[in-house]
Amino acid sequence: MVYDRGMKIGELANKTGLTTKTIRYYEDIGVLPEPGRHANGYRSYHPSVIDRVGFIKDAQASGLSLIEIQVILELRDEGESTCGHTVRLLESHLEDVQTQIIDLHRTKTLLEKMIVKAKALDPADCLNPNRCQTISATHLQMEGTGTE
Amino acid sequence: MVYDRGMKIGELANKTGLTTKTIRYYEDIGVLPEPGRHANGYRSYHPSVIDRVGFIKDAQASGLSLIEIQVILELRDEGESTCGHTVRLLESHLEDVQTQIIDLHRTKTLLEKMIVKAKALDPADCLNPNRCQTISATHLQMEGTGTE
DNA sequence: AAATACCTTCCAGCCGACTAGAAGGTTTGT
DNA sequence: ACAAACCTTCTAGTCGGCTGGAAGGTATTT
Repeated sequence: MVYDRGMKIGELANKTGLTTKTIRYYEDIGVLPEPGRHANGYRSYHPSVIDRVGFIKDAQASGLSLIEIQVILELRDEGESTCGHTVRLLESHLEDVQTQIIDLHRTKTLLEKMIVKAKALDPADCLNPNRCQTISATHLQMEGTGTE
Repeated sequence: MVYDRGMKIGELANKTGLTTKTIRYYEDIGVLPEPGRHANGYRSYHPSVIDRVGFIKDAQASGLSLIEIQVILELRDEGESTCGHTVRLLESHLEDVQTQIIDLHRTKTLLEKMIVKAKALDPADCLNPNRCQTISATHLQMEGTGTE
């Protein structure tokens, strides 16, 4: 059963660039399966786990959360016809990404406007709190004291 | 000193769309100044705070963190020439946003490829774990068992 | 006088992805 | 023989931006 050729956690950490802490954490939340154990209780990893970690990293880099990744991997581990689920998950995530891109573009535009506006100000005005409109995107005059 | 015409917190909440909890939280972290108090100890807000909240919301919508906003407002409250600093902050944040947009486009492309790939697969193959390549972005074959 | 709708403070928890440290067991090297 | 470098489990903390609840004070209405 326990074939002692399996990597120990430190070795896996070295090969994947994760820390041992992170590996155990991934195991806790289920994105990495519970590994076998050596006779002494140490975790024993099959080389294929390296690929699995690679997948996790790729998926993470694509913006999937560990929870989403966990769902995909779980389904896959069950040998289910994962593709349908996965495609749906991916598509839903793609939508999120598209929304995020749009939002970021809005943000970018806003920032650019703010910067242009700020730069156009006479520096002297900056010392006058009643005139500093640097950031005021729309209606803000940055006036006054807050409270009395 | 305490002029009782000031808004109470609930009124400010109504006018700004923040909750009273959030307003107190903003006070705690310093993006809103400590307000005056009514005779009974209730917070008493000057109307200008509404604008300040508006500024905070705009800045937040631009992706600035409350900490960054706090820095700007603090400087401004001190009568500093905030504009230069603010512009620098905004520009640095703009760079971040641009990077994020690029990253997200990469992600989007990756996701689209993954989806296309997944859809192109013969559904039957999905039942074969050794063939299900749905998600494998680059090098992943999604093969095998994890560990023994 | 009581109900209600405010207000006050403080403490606790949520999300996600870790990271740190304590307290111990094991293995390797000299 | 003993230190160092590994491994184990467990608990708890970090960041940011809130949100919730408890336990109490106050103001208004009935």
